[in-house]
Amino acid sequence: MRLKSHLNALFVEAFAKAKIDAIPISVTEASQEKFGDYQFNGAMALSKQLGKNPREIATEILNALDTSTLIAKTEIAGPGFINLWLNDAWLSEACQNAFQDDRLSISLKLQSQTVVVDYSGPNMAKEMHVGHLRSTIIGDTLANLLTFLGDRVIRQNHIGDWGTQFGMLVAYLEEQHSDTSANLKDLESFYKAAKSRFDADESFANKAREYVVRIQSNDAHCLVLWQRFIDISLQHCEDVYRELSVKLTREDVKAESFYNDDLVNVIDDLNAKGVLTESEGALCVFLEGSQTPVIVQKKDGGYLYATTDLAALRYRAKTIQADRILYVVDARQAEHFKQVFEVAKISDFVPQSVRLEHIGFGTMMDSSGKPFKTRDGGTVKLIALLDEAVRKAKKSIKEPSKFTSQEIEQLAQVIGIGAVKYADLSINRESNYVFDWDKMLAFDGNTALYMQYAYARIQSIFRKHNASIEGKIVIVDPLEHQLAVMLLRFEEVLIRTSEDASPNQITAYLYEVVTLFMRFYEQNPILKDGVDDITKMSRLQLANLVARTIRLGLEILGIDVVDQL
RNA sequence: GCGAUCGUAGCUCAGUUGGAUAGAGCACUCGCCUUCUAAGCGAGCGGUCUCAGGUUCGAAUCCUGACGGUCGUACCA
Repeated sequence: MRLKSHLNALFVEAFAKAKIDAIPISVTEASQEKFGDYQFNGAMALSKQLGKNPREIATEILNALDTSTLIAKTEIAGPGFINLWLNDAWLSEACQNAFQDDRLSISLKLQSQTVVVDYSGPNMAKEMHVGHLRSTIIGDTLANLLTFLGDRVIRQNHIGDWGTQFGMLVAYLEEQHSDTSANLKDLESFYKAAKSRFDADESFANKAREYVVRIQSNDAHCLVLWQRFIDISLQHCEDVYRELSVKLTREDVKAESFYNDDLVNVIDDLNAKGVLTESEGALCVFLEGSQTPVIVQKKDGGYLYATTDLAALRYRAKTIQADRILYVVDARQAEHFKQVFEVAKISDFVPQSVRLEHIGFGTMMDSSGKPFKTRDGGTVKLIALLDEAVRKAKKSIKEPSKFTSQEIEQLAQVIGIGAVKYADLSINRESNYVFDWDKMLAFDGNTALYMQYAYARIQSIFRKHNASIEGKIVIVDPLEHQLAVMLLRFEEVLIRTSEDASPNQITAYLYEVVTLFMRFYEQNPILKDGVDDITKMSRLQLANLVARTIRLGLEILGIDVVDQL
């Protein structure tokens, strides 16, 4: 349901009828309860243009405004605000329709786009660490959201499987004669061991360097070793994805090495376009207004990540035929993407019409405001962090005696992982974010557990009711009214989130829905004695809508719910 | 140096086309469970929206400058 669009359409109509020659600015949600459900603030802005005072204009608009459908009451307030109250009968019917619809009346986009979402992108030489968390879960959320809204979504996991360190790793792997997967179980230690071997032994270092060259020249022996290494490393990532309920699979992997053969073409084509300049031995693209060039080929002939990104951009635009490409990557790379996108456009690698967006995000900090590290200054392994979350969640379960040990494991998983993901997704994407176990697992305020608790509470109502739901939704109570309006806003929140790529709009919305429901529920009994059948059935349906809204919202965020907590 | 970005309650943060008295959670004070899950609800306390100008009928929001933090800045990704 798109409430705002409906209201805006009425204002466009009213403007035409009142012969006001202007495009009305959009209505907004009312800033306060006493100002109604929505407000139109455009009369003030038109004052100068029309040479009339704003209240006069507001009166003219209201005289022409159709209030026979969803608007129940209007008022002109203050300097010229138009406050709007929605019609209960209309809301009842809209909620009724949502109740009967699997998609809660959220329509599919009329014009579906092909959207590439590039996220996660772990380096195969190392284990996934906390630095990968945000990209992975924000990207997954955006992919889920766009899919739900009807876009054709292509997930792309641009894993780092190429570079000089692989010579060293493969050489070291070859030296280890025992079972390779066992050796690679702890990638971090494996990397360190290889590195210290590299630093200590000159002949090993030479071999490592030689292997880099051999891998790059498609030497069969080295490629087999390399491939085995990548496979095992990728399995680590898949373990993390499974733990995180992130939907990335091997199908989505399009590694850096995938573009290797195309890099020489990238250079040729940039050259043919006349954008290349040689500077200090390197091949560069100098962009207007930027001092530092985009280097696409080093003086030693090697390629850089800008080169690979250009190849990937072209592949996504031309082969995948993307209309929109999202890069969910640390905000610190803003400049890089700005430049690469520009190069891609001026070189016709990507048509002008394709939207290229860097979805940047802030750094994860510890409580002292420094980048998140272990006590000894190392990076925190993602799998360790998730295990810790589940362990803490298990300890926090209030009445463990209610559940079997197996159920507890599952509960802890849902709560713990949900807490980590929600804490991250509920923060404004672009700001740095302080990682705080106590806060995310305290389960107060705007947290995953609060949502999961609300959901479970509603499920408990249905268990108790244990019968079919019939009848209609009837909205009479003021809180019911507010709740109905809130529920019907969901589609617009999702659309906005998909445009801005900012998942915290979903969490903020869900939090509003849930707090409102909690208030409603405290004051308006559902199953208690003395509630007549019509009211009971209506409230059961509203409760059901709330529950399904929570479930769908969390599902988009990649967070599970449970029926009982 | 240049550039990006941020600065909102004691703490962590919302506040996205500029709107009426700037909102949550935590913490602190107080009230509400023989009654649908109290992991809840209600009330109170708490603000020079870093500062100074400007644009506007109206600015936390837009512009300029200052101060402070974070980050980036030629062959790593």
